[in-house]
Amino acid sequence: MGTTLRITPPSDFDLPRDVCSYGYFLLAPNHWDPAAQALIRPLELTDGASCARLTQPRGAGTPVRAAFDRSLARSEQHDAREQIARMLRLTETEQDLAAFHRVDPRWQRSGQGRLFRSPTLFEDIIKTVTSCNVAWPSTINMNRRMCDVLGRPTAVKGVRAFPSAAKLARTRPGTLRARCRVGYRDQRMIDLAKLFAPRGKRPPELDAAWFEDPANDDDTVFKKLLSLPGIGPYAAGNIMQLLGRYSRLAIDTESVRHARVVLGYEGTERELMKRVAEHYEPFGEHRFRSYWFELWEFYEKKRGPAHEWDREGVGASFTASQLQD
DNA sequence: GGTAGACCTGGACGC
DNA sequence: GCGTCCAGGTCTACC
Repeated sequence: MGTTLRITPPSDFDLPRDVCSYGYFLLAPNHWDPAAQALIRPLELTDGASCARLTQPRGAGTPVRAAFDRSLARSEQHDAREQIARMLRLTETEQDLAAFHRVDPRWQRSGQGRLFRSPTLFEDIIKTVTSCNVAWPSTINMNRRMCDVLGRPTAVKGVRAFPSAAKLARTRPGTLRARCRVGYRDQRMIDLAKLFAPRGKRPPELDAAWFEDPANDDDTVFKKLLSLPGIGPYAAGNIMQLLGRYSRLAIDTESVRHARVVLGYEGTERELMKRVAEHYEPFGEHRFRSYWFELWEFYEKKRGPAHEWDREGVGASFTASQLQD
């Protein structure tokens, strides 16, 4: 009999809406079950990986149920709660969301505002690297293969956790390239892992808490991210939002498509990128969220509500060329 | 500071 | 089935 945790979220939290709010919910080891409206997700804990099944049986605003595949020690329960809270952005309160909705009331009615993320900053960074310079189906493949090849197993057959920084730091570039198909990203990912992995008895060179600490301003954090291997302006902008810092955009070819198709702008790629930046300027500290929920609304108009997408079907079908019109 | 080309993978396309 | 082309950000060398 496994442990079941009861987690009290903010009163406006809606599991299907708030999990299926950002593309990472489609990346392994996350598995969204559209029929059951449940998130199946293995977590790395002290005594090994354990697979959690997250549901909100009584609907929005009510407690989240996290059922694990094994019994968890008390310290593991604490750790699991923290990882789940990070994924689901449970620390973003009703007041935080209200502040966003005051700036951009378009999302007040739906209540959108939280963006799904990973249990750790390290996983968010690696996932961002797997999304650079590649089409979405390849990002899906890289994450699936990394979990299959390097992730710790759980009691659930075939379900493995996301590889830890320590494990990735010990992996050979050739293994990553040949078995996980990450291409030229191999060494950069290992270098990133070494920065986040403990060094013997010493702590990691990079402290994840430093990036999340509000005492450090956005410019300082952004510059630090840009100094990391494999992280350029797009990746740094994306990691900023994953840190809960929404003042910057993550401009890529999707932004250019959005400018042409949805905003109706014309011009060269450079001109469009400039206009996109100007367009979201009025949203200030919340500009990424305004940008993102516009994109997400477009995707849902094309493919139906995100909480009905499955990873292998709709979720795997996104490419820029398919979304041109 | 700006720009060109290399870096890999996988899908699309033509034969 | 095979070969070729292309899309997708980051990095490095060069101007």
